[in-house]
Amino acid sequence: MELSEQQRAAVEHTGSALVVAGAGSGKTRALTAKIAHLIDKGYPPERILAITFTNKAADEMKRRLMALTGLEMARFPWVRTYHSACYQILRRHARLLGFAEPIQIYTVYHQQKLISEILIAFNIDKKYLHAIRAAISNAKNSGSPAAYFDTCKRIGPFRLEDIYDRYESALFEKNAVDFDNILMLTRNLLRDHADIRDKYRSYFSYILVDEYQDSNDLQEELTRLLLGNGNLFCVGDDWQAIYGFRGSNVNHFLNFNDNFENAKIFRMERNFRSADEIVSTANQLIRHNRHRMDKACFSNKTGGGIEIGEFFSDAEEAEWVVDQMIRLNRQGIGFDRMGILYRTKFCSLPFEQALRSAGIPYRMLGDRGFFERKEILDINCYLAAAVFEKDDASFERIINTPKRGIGPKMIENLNRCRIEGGGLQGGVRRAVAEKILKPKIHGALVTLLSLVDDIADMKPDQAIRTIVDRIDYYDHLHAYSKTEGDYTARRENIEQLIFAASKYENLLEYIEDAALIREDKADEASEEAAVGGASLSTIHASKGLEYHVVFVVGCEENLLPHWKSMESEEELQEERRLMYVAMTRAEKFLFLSSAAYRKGQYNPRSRFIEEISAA
DNA sequence: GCTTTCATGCGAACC
DNA sequence: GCATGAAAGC
Repeated sequence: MELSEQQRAAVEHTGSALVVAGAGSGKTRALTAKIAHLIDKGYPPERILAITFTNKAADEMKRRLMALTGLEMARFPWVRTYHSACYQILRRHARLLGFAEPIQIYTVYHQQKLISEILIAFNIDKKYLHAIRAAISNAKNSGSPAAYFDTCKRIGPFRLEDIYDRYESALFEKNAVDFDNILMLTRNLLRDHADIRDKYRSYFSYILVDEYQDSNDLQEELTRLLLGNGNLFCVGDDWQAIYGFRGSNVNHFLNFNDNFENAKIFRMERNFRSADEIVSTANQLIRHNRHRMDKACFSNKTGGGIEIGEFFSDAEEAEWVVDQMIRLNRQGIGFDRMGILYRTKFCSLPFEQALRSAGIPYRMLGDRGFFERKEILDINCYLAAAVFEKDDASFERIINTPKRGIGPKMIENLNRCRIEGGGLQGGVRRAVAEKILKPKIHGALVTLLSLVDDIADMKPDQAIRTIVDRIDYYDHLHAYSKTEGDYTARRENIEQLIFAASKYENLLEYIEDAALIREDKADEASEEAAVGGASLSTIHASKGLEYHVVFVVGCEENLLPHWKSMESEEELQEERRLMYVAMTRAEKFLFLSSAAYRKGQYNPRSRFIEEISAA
């Protein structure tokens, strides 16, 4: 593999290292080369733990490693996200932690259902659901919930700790973990059991972490617990740290040298992606951040261009963007090589409209996750109910999907039939066995239960086909969908799901993976659906991507920087890094634009534009 | 009369 | 996609 001098130095270094990898500097390439190099040196690939930020990145890395080393995919079992790796560890020690096997992973849907129930029990307004869910998540990711609740005691008039305790015990009772618990319980396991910790420490001969700037405190602790005295190789770019709002702590990156004494720091400063005009302008912006590592990013490519547009309204701004797109398209640049980036997703509307009326195809990234779509949730809840009898959230969803005449009141009645420690499904089974229900309801439930029982032993794809067939799901979808196109898309999603599921041997395996994959929002389904179009996305969702032409729109005060992130210098710096990420997505042409009037508000042009034009 | 279903309006930050 | 209230069904 061809490597630059800076890349090679990092790859061939023995011992712990931090690679400060500028935007477009070939970060993944270096990381992959490093692993290949280690294998070359005799490290068994099975014992290399390589942490990626998303599952997609893990797959990509494994693909590259296969090509590079000629080894099979299965030889890299520990190229994973933190969550996926920790779950592998956690499941092996389930009993020690008081869980039965298998543990169920609660995704957002299940989590929200559970918290909703608790809110009802505490008589708390539903409007707090999101804030409470976020607080619980942040508490866990801080590594120390108790300490977190000392600083953030309540949301509205409610004591967070009480809600948290109730939530945790409910999860445990259902033999389930949420996404954050996968990390926190693994941390507890490794922290509290020296024998297990030592086992993993001696097993992993090398630990590599990608996107290290976005690690949170809990992940950092996990890395240390697994590391022991072994070698650590971290890669990232503090200038692109944009997840502080959800607990990422860039200080682990900035203080790497203090934390790992004999570690060496490497810099990869050459940008292979963007033209130098763009790189140096982005540098100019990021210089306004005080809290950052020094790095001299440059590019040997020239001929790029930056243009700044200022408009009265977002509609005029959108019109200008579309004009530029058409102009560049006439020069032979495909629309699929153009991206429109904005701070918040509500900004997308005028651009969607302008693109549509100009007849330019487009796709929206970072849309709702595949696994959070109605039709996918419906099917997955059937599967989950077949495997996890205590999974009330799933059973409650499927009990009346499609409509069987079983509403909230009937569910309440059925809940009263529960047996101690059992779930709603158990209650239904009892009610059916004792024949205490009206014939119509009884019949509907018998049909449902026999379906659930029948699919339990099937292979996942066969199980899905059976569900779709026996509940006439496509009819249900057709009635539910607002347009014919909507119906087709949903139907295709199901077909996509069947295809994905066919790679698994049993239901449990499939369900576990589906739960862990949920984090990837830019999914294959939407990519396949509309290849060839321009991309619209939030800046967050654009991370790691690149476009020949980039439009960063909505460059206004209170939007970028966002009004919720302007109180502290820390937050403001993160907003600036966000702008930096947006700019460095561009290979050749970068357009920055603002509208004085947007969404009923007047705002001045973003300070970030002033910062780069003031030079 | 109780329960479910249907129709309508409103609002959503970043993952 | 959810909360709300009116209409339909058992």
